[in-house]
Amino acid sequence: MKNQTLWQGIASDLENEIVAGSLARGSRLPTESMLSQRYGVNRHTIRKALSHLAEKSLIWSKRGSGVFVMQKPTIYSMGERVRFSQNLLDAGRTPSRQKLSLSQRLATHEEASSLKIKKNSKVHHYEGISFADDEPIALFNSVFCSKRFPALDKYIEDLQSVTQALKKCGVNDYIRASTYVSAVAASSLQANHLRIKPNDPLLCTTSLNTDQSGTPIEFGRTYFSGKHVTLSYEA
Amino acid sequence: MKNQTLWQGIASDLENEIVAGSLARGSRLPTESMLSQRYGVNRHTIRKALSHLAEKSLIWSKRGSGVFVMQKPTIYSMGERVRFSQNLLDAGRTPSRQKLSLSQRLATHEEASSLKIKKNSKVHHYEGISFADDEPIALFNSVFCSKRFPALDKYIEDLQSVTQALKKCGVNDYIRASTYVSAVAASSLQANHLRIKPNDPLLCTTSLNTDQSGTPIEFGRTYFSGKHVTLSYEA
DNA sequence: CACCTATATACAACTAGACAAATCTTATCC
DNA sequence: GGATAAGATTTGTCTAGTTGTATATAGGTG
Repeated sequence: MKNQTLWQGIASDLENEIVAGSLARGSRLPTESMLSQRYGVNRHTIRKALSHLAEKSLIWSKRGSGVFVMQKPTIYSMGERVRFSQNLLDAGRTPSRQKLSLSQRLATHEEASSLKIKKNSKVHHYEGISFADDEPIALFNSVFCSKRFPALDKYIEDLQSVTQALKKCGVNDYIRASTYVSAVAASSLQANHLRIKPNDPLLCTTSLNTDQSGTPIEFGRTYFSGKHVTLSYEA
Repeated sequence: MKNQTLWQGIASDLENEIVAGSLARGSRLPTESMLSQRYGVNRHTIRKALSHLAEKSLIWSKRGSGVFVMQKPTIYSMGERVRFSQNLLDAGRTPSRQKLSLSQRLATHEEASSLKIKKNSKVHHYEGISFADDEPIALFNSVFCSKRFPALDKYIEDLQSVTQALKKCGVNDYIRASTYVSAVAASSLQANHLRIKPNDPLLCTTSLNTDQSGTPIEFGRTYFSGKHVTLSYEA
């Protein structure tokens, strides 16, 4: 381990502090200025070390705010019944969701044909962020037929859970009928929400949930942060 | 469309919602606080995006009240017969007027010579705001010879329409004899009435209406908000 | 030469917090 | 019911601090 450059030494030093727990998960690092003083180097040298740790997904940074220690990656199970909260509880993580918007609008062509409703029908559009241990792991978009579930938005607002809200509407169970997975690059807005960088890879799942009779209920698109999530399709 | 900054992404996102109709014309946007939560950014970043949309005249804001989606610009037709209400109805908008003042005073030199009446004659002075769909689009000033139309002020007060009031005075038709158009900067008072900012551009029209024999009837000056109105001179 | 390391400086983009000014809401009183 | 006053909301403005990006310079190495 000799002959390493300055930034390599700093990076491994910080990495040790993280894995040892001296820098706790989710906590904020000292500012780049402070670190450059502590190590007696230029700020760019610190940044080189930090960018190396960011490559390894050990930290993430937010402009204007600071640099933070990242949580461990999550494994997300995709099966016949996909339930966000239960999934994360099973993985030993604490689930939570943040609503970004909840409104009614006209269905797009894709949404209408997927839900098998008439074009220009109204749908509930629910958009938000999924968290595991207070770290964002995915952006979700769901649409539901307004005609079939007139008061669904109220229930979602109150219960903060799609599964529970659907139960109030008489849907006791729903089944994942299809899931498409693709990889896309994060936009700057998506990246900001997920605390990653623009153009970082996202897992984009396009899914349709139906009731037991096969009638479409929910059409959704979820963007998982590639750095935080691995999808699992085990039987 | 790559490598755009956060505020640019937010601005285009909101712009899409406006043109798509999800944010209706004239409706209120979520507060800056709510938007900053939805997009996960600081309020200042939201304000930067909003100020960009305001530059493009898509929205306007009022301190203490909120941010609102602007109506589409109004095409105001300038022809031989200029009738405010009919003009707006033809453009598919709902016209209304608000009286600011209605009084008698001595004619200015300019007014007297334009109306071809004696200096120091009395005139009715009618001043107010023109609205399209409850959005102010213009400030108008009109003067009429008091001697020729002794009871015009009563009629205007009752009918809220110059055209109708003149009919009561025996003028069944009047014709736009001349119109001058110039551009001026809004004073703070004008800006407040028109819900724009001081120094925003105004279209100032100075016009003279005559009866069919060519006798001057009304001399007026109207200040159109440049953001809300485009004058049309089509045949 | 080409490339990496490191320093130095400057500016842009974003966050954070505080306060002021205008407006809206609500309770209260008469 | 209407007017008034107090409080909460919302936009406007300001200062300061932090990360991101760009440019320029210099030394060392293959």
